[in-house]
Formats: sequence, C-alpha cells, structure tokens
Amino acid sequence: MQNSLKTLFPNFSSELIATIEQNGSAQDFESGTILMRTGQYIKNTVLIMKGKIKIYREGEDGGEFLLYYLQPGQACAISMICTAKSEKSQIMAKVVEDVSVMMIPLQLMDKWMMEHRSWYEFVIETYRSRFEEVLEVVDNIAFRSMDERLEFYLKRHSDACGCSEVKLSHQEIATELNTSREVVSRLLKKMEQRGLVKLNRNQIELLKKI
Amino acid sequence: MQNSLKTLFPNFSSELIATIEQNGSAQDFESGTILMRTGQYIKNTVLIMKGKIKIYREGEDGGEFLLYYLQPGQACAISMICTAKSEKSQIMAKVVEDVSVMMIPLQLMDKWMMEHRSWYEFVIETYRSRFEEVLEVVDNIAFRSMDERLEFYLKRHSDACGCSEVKLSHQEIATELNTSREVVSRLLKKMEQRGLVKLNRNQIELLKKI
DNA sequence: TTCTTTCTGTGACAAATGTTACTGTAGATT
DNA sequence: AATCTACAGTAACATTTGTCACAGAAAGAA
Repeated sequence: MQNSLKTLFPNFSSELIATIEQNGSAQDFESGTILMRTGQYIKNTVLIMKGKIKIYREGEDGGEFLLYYLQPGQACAISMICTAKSEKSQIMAKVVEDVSVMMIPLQLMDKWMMEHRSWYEFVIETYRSRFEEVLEVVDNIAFRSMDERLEFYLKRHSDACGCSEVKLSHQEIATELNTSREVVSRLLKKMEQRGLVKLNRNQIELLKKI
Repeated sequence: MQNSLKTLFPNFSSELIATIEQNGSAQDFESGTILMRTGQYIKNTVLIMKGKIKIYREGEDGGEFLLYYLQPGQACAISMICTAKSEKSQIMAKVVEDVSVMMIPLQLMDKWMMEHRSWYEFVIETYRSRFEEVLEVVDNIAFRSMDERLEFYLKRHSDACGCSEVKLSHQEIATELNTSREVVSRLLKKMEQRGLVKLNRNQIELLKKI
C-alpha cells in the first residue's frame, strides 16, 4: 500500500494514524473539481493522499492567480488555520490530477493539537512552509518581470509533475500568471529562440538548460 | 498603566500574563532600528507593547517591499512560526515609531502552546491574520496597477498612524512599493488633480474622499 | 546670507506589458 | 472530405511603468 498514511506522513505517531483512519473520511475527486471556492465556509481539513491540487487567489474580475501546489503528504494550510471558527476560505482549490484525500472535521483540529504531538508539529510545519511559499510568490510578482516569472512558473510545473513537458495551453498559463495569452506566446517564443524550450501544440518541452 | 499586557492582550489568562512577565524581557528600541534582518536566526518571539514596526520582504537587489505593520497588541507571526527550530528569518523588521517589546525565548513557545490555551489561540489567530494580510498583498501586486496600489498604501499608512498626514518622502514610498520615485511623484500629482490628496514637502495630506 | 543637500516636478524617451485584429494550423467532428 | 473549434503566431498600436536629465524649491548647515 504505497499511498498509506504511514508512508505519506512518516512523522505521524501510530495512535494519530489510527485516529485519522477512524475519524477521517477518505474521498476521491476527479481532475477539474473545485474543492473549495473563495468565500465558502471551511468545514474540513484536507490531507492529500494521491494526485495534485492547485491553490489560487481569485481576483474580483475573475482572475485565477496561482499560489502553489498541494501534493501527497501535504495538507491545506488555509483550512488548518481557520480552526474551529469555520472561517471563510480566502482561496480557491482546484484538482488538477485525480486526488484521494482524507477529510478531517475541523472540530478535531484543536483536540488533536493538544493530544498528538506529531499532529501539532505537522500543523506548525505546514503553516511555516506555506507562509514561506506565499512569500516567494510575493518576491516573484514584486521584484521580477514577466519573463522571469514565466520561467519560474514552468520550472515549478515541471517539478510538480516530475516531467519536462508542460501540457498546458498558453491561455491557461496566462490566466494563472494574470497576464494575457499574447504576452505568454511572445515570451515563450523568445525562450524558444534562446533554446530554453521547444514549443508544440498544448505542450511546452523544457530543455535541460532551464 | 495603559500599556500593560492585560490591556493589550485582553484574551491572555492571568496565569499566562504572570508567566510572560516572569520569562519575557522588556526592551525598547528607537525608530529606525532594524530588529531583524533577512537570513538572521530567530531566537525570540516578539510581543509589541508600544510603537510601530514595519515588516519587509527584501529583494536580491536590495529592494524593501512592505508587507505589513505590527502594532501594540500584536506579535511577529514569522518568529512564532519558526518555533524551536530557530529557523532563518524570511523577512526584515524595522522600527518606524519607538517601540517597547516583550521578547520571549523561542524555547518557551512549544511549552506555552501546550500549557496555556489563551496562548495557543493567540498564536493561531496571529498566523491566520498574517497569512490573510500577505494574501491581500498578493492581490494588490497581482491584480492592481500602481495607482491603485499607491492609494492602498496611503490608506494603510493613515490607518496605522491614525492620522491623515503621511509624513514620508516620495522616495521612501517608492522603495516600499518597489517602483521609482518619479512614478510615485507622477501618480501623486494625478491624485492631487483628482482632489484626493494635498501635497507638501515630506507630507501628503489625505482628503476625505479617500 | 551663502552654500549644500534633499525633495519634488516634469519632459522626453525607453522598455515592458496589454489590447486589437487578423492569420494559419492542428485536431476533432460531421 | 468538408467543417468547426481551440490553439498559436504576430503585427500594430495603446498604455503603463521605468529611466534619464535637468530645474527649481525647501530646509538645513556653514
């Protein structure tokens, strides 16, 4: 069982894992599913067992700005942070590769924080790493120009999928960077001329240089 | 004693306050002091008793991008999040109005989290609100243009200082928005023409419209 | 005062990004 | 095959932002 809690969350104590298995509800969602919309009330914390989720910040005009990926062994920091208060979500979560998740009712969060040291540490570490990740996003948009941001975007995508082919249309990339399709096409073309990528329909191949 | 722990942190239990007074070290810093540099190891959590601190993200090129303010009754989320691991700081903290702070050794963080419910809740709430604040920063730079960001900056400043005069040079504002002085001058001039502000040397007066 | 520094304003230009409009092409559908 | 649709390329232009150069005003120092 390669996708067990034990393997994915190696720091969890046996008791914690037993508790999760007892109280959590395993659920599957297909790619494309919106797991959480901005403004919705959060009722569960989500542990990712399989697949991939992208977390977006939504603009008033309907923009979908990519913040980061969630992968197996990780959890949604936003949902954890909202604790028992059942706050509104500040983000949107979209499944981009069929996922299996473990849903944990928020009421249990506080309880587990006190009872399970390994849960406490996991939550704190999740906060910390997501905070850092968002700060890196700030770096990108505050200090870098679009061509650097595009490179970063492609690298991150290929890291997340573990391959060097980015199977996305220029339009999709543009949306997630909050720019226009033409700008992405233009910059990608320049990157191709610099020998960084090879362009095909619905697919960008990252060459070793990148 | 208007700046007592009890008044500033009304949700802290009496035992917690006693513990803080016993273990924390009260310190004062003058405006201009850099309390924390990017990359430094964090050894303390900081509770703000008086004054104001600005938190910045530093760019490789020396940029100082403003993230948010810390005010009396608040605490530095970054320092809390780094827990006992004594991680490196991802941000820079600068005193902008003489402060009195309470420094709390990081080792005590974990202990108090378990022992003091009110501390636990304060820490979680601090994480949550700072995360939200950084997400708002992302909104601004991802979705808005410089004139809107400048307006937001001025509003935030006047909220923080509780007055309608912003006593900063255009250069200082430009630095914190990571743009150039000329751009700020230009946009401020337009705002003045729209009747939103009145410009003086080293001072911008926000008019009611804003 | 005179000198000096800092701050502000502004024109002219450069570069980056956004927009419009149009083209062609690969795949899918019929 | 003929048609349709989504995707990609690109030229031309608008707008925003950044840079350079310079001038004058305000505050402080000598």
